[in-house]
Amino acid sequence: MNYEDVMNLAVRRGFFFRAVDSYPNTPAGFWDYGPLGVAFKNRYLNLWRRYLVKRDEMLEIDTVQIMPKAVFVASGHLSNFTDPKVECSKCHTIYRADKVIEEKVKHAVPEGLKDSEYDALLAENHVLCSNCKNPLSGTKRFNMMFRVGIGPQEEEAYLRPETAQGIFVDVPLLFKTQRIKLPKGIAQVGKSFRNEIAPRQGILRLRELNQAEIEVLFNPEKVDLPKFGAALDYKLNIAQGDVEPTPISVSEAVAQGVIPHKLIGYYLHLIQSFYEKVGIPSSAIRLRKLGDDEKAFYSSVAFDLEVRTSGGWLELVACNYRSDYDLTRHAEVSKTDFTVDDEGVKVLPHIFELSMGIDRSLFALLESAYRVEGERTYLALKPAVAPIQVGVFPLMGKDGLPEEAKKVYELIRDDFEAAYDEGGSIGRRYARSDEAGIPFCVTVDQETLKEGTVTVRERDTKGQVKVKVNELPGWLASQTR
RNA sequence: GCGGCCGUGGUCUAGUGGUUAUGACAGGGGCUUCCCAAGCCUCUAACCGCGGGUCCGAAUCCCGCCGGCCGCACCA
Repeated sequence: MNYEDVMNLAVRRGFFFRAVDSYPNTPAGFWDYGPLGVAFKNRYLNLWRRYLVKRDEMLEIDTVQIMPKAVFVASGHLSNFTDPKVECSKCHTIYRADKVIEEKVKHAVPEGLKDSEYDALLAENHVLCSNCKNPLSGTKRFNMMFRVGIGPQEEEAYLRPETAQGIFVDVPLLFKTQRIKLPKGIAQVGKSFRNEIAPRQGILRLRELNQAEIEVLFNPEKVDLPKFGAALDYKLNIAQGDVEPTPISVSEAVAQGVIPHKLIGYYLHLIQSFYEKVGIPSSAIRLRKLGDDEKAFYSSVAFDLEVRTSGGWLELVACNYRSDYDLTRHAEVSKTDFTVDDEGVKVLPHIFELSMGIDRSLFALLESAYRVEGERTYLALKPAVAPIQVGVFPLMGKDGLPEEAKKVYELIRDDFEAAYDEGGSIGRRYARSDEAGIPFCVTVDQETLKEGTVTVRERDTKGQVKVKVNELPGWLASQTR
């Protein structure tokens, strides 16, 4: 089992499609969700809302995707989101300007210089391509953000590279209108855009991606609140570096300084337990603590929630302690007051973020659920995230069974994700539903007509139980929660 | 972005210069059967990634582009 097997099934059944496939020469890094994929994403996000947003009484908002240049000047994305690059004139190898100079002069070169300063250093030190010894081009920048022009003047603006900035810039109005008490999570689901140089691995590396982000705003003086006590005994699968995780309780992790304080422990526990809830085995989850050299520029403490896949550990959630970096910068650049009231004291909130990649998470769930047993292929998705929860089949296409099955279908389709199917043999329909990950199939047979019972077939065990038609909605509700 | 390999219906695949381009699976319709992909009939579906070139003739040879995989680089 590997990436290709899973994607093959996902494309065949309509989870994902390559975007704009009908046109030739469509660039890589863009994928569409098919009908089953949309249902899957919706079910997954509903669980995210239930388990994180509602449970922790967060507020969900939905902000714009295009924002003016100034926002990204403040956020640091315009300067930090780019690397200075030079290219060999002959073999076209690309180097980072600072790194290639460092190699030649044997001492550290700052990352934040201007292009002209790098050019001067390159010339002074006669830096050549280390591959073919030919001259290098002048320093150029590649910005990972998509630039757009607003209005007839094409005023400089960008598609957001993360949904977080939309939350940050809304902080003053949120606090004026929502009677917010710290700490408070602000959540958002939406698209982000990153102009990757060479996206590979399909759905795992996208130029247009789906994120579900949570920005927890808190008073840095109050990180020891009673509500965080609920997680103290929870075992976090922490990995200090690229190693197997070692479970450690939140209280121990704080005591040992692995995590800065209880608040962060509490939210790491929420996100880890969310993935356990949606069906990733705990043994396949780790919270990898990032070293200083691999953290984002805005992050002071960072953990990546990663899941073990056939292609190695896959990063699904970036958990960053962004401190007051973002709000300080937005306050400076916008000249707006970003301090908020916390029990009578003015504070500039600190931020801990849980930035989830939705597309990757859905892939990880599919791969984790992918099973092959002989001829049979099925997705052992948990009923709570399965895109279709129940299939309804007449055993045969005669004797009034289709009519009766449609009645059963209509009885449940408003409250459940249900699909009706009368094509082919019953076995074939079971096989089809297995590939779509449908956990329960309801079959209407002669006994339905006589005794008012249906046969419910369970996907993973292939076991069958009889359920009375009038009790079916309640039975399904209890099984698919 | 660099180097190597590759690109035929939704999926897998036959076909390496010559008539309407294989086959299977999947899918649609019909008959029949019915509790785990049965059988029969039938239909749909690829102008062979896109563009250009060589040739009387190109899926097949050449060039460019796009895409995929692997390695390097990149991954805020």
